Amino acid sequence: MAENRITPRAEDYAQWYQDVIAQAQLAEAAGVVKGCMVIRPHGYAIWEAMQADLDRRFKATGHQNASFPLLIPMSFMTKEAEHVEGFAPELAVVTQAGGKELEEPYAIRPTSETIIGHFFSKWIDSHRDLPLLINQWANVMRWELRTRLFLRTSEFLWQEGHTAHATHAEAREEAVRMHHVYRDFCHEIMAMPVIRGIKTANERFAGALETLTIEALMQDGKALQAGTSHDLGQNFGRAFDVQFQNDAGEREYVWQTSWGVSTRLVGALIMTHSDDDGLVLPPKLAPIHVVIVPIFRKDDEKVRVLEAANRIAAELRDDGLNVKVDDRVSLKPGAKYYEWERKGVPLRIEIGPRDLDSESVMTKLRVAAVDESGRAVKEVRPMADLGVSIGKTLDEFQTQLFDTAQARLTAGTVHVDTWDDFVDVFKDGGSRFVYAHWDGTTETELAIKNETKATIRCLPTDGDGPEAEPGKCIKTGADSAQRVLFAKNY
RNA sequence: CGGGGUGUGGCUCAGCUUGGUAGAGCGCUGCGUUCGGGACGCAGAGGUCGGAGGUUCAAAUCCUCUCACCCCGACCA
Repeated sequence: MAENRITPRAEDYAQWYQDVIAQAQLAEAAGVVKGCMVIRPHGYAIWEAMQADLDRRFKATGHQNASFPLLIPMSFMTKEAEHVEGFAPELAVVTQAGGKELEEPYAIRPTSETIIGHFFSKWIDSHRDLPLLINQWANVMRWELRTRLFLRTSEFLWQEGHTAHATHAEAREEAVRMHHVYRDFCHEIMAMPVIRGIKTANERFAGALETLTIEALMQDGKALQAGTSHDLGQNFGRAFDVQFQNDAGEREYVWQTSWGVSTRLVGALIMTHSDDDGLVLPPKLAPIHVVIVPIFRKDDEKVRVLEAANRIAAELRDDGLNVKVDDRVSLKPGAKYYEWERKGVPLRIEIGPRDLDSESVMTKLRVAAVDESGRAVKEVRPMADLGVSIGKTLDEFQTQLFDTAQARLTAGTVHVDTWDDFVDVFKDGGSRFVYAHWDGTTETELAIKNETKATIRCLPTDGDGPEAEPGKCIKTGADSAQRVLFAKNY
């Protein structure tokens, strides 16, 4: 039984995170390839659910998918000065192929701005070619010194949107649009509240004019950057000579954006909802919505119960639910309950001989209240219109998860006005979302990070932060127009 | 990449100090009995002791190197 143990969060949060992933069979360290992970079927199915919804949103906003090479000529990487500076330490480089030394090494893509810039310059001649709205689903590689499953691995899966526009205003509009798409996805599908904002110069994407971010609060008080959208200005347009003729007949560099979310979102999902019993999944991302555990003793009961279980499963599937009937005979029902709860299945149906007689089933939600004797509360439901009642329950569960996460975000967010209080929040490994004044300089930002490990996650936008309110920098006492969001981060 | 820790059947670990036939629990396979919150009996299968060198008559155990993972830090989605 020891091998099923999930370390409680309060005991060791990092170990809890790993235990949840292992017990739910989401992923494991590849081991044979440093810093890389194997995403197991259950984990990949969650990513696929994310992909499916995001892809719909990208298409709905006019984007088309395409695919660019995994390998990027080293000379491309060096064309944009800030970009190369930012990514050089993380590059994995191919120097040999076909048994021979390559004339020019290839970088394994850490991101595709450069190679896509190259092709944009070939494809774009006129303002009539714009906007060009491309998305790529891909794997990328950034050599990491310290890795954590889903949150930071050397190879990860993501999507990267790359767009080119005729004006800066249009490009900005695009960056903001996708920033909002990410936020909506996190709220509506992941049931994970996020704070929208702008990155400081220090935290900005290498080569961008401005980086928009969504920041989520994890259960240990740390922030997780869940997605970014960049206004690239004309930086890559200049570097890759992406020019077009505007309607006045003048040649001009395009204005570009890029934006991405990655398999890191799976890590965010885990750390937002899961508990000491294992993974908790919002119904909109759950590979299995409902597991049916049949209960029987004698053979004749088994036949009757399984027949009913399969019939109910078919009905629920007709109602659009993903249903698993766990008809294994080698495990007792209780063992199955624990297993599927560890894996995050939102709702369980128990059906036995007694239920057949009463034309009902027993259901248990993944996160349920407990009664006075410490037992999880279960509900009796009539078999009739079960799909409707379960659908309603799952919708409520989705909302409940968001509300719980939102309440945790609210409770985990504080306003701080003195340096002593600020230091206090982050001492002994602690962290929360802290809104505090900052004088706007990188020096101060770095000094604060150096002393407390807390960084500026963003300058909140879209009304996600507190009302604008002048004040004095927490560190230097200099004037500040607005509070910014501080936290330790993943 | 610096500091620390850990690598022994699928999992959790004992054995290492003091070298001498590789162990336990869980899981797995088969049969039987069980089954409304982690079943039990009987019979079995399964291990290059992370890897490579070295010392020795003999290495899981001692020495050197190396790889991977975990924690803390620096760097980053």
